[in-house]
Amino acid sequence: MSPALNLTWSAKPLSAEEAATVAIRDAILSGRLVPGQRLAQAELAAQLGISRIPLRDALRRLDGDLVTIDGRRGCWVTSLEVDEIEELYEIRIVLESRCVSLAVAGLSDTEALHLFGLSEQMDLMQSDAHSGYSTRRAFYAELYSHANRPRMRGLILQLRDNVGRYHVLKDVRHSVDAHEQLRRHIMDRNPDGAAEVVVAHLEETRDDLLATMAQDEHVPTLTTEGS
Amino acid sequence: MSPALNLTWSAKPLSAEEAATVAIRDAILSGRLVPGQRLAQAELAAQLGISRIPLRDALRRLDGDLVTIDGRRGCWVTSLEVDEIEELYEIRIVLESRCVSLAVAGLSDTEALHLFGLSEQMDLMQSDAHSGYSTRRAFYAELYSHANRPRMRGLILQLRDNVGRYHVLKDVRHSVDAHEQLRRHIMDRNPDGAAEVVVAHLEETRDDLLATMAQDEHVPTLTTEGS
DNA sequence: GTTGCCGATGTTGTATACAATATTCAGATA
DNA sequence: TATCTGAATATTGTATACAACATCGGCAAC
Repeated sequence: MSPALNLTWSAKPLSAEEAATVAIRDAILSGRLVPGQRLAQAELAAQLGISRIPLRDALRRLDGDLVTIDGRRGCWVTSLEVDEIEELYEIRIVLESRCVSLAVAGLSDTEALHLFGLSEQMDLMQSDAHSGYSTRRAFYAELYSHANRPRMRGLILQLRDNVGRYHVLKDVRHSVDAHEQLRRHIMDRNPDGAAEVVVAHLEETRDDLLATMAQDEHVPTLTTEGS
Repeated sequence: MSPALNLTWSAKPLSAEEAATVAIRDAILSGRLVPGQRLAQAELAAQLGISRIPLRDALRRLDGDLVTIDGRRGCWVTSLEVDEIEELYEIRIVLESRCVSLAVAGLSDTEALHLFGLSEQMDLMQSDAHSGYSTRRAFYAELYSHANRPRMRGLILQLRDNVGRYHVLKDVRHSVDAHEQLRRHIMDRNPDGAAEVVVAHLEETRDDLLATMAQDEHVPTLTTEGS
């Protein structure tokens, strides 16, 4: 299975572009760069200690996804409207219900047990918003990898990241319940049940997010004094 | 509905990067750049009459889709394996069945008639492989735009382009039949019927393509003389 | 007060030059 | 003959410098 020598380069030299890509992506996903925020090339390049060329390469790579580039007008962290979020969830529901179904159907005993453990461990450890998100992300990435649909999995994770940065860690209760049910369906090798749980969970998460956004919509905006 | 003044800029100045992006994309989709072909930066830049910087930007933008970049090893026109093509069709089936259903359900009378005319016109005019492809692509782009799901539509068109460049214009008969049925479901506002037709058509097209690829697999490869 | 014009400033787009790495091929060695 | 080594070559990655464009401010005219 594995090659005789399976070294994992502890620190393979990343190019400046790759380093910038992961740095920017991580900054956006962790909320340090917020939606709508301007991304000035000179400033970002200076912060990362690189020149503008590899920074531009990184931005182009993130364009259309986490970053929006508008010609010579500059680029910003992509900001999603309510409609777009609803649509992204719709796509996720279609893709993830299929993917989880395929994954659960093909699990071996040891794989199912491994996922069960991962899921329990995930719910037991309480953590901050960011690490909690990445833990859950890792679980679904592992689960979906068993569907043997690499492109679908990549799309799903991309959509998940796109919409996940809008959450504020409020859906813990739902998640724990959903994961409890999902674990059962995993051990029972019940593809349809797992798909139903995932769809329901996504719909709940979506509605939570939309409700939160509707509230924040009514927060008074900052205005200049005296107006 | 439409804005009062709807100017379309006859010739807005494209940046070198944008020009390169459309040029490369078109070359790949038209088959002038074949899957697996190396894309040397200096050579391509010279052909396009631009420097390597905007060319690199264009390649980064196409990376992961029509182009595959592998660090310092260079970049090539993305080559798809049989497994990947099957998966891409599976994703298309899931997304397009939903999208066509939504689109057909929401059509007004004039919109339905317009699409009907477009579809008939498309089947009547016989043309070469490339323009035939782009004509059909335009029809589906128009049809799916009525689903009001811009991201889903974009994904679908992207997947379609990705897999479409492997076809060799052999599915004309299937297409004409499928379009005939699709037209009827459009006029009848039958979302489920339209979805069924699209799924069946995609499956047929996929099987055709896979059969063609299986044949070409057995074509003797070019070898050096005397071997 | 509002609108339009125009220069100052800042930011992005692009070209050139150079550094770092991958590939290739000749030659040596088993 | 096959394999390995290493220098020559070619290609990509990155920094700097400059050009082109967008934005923002003041100023004038209505």
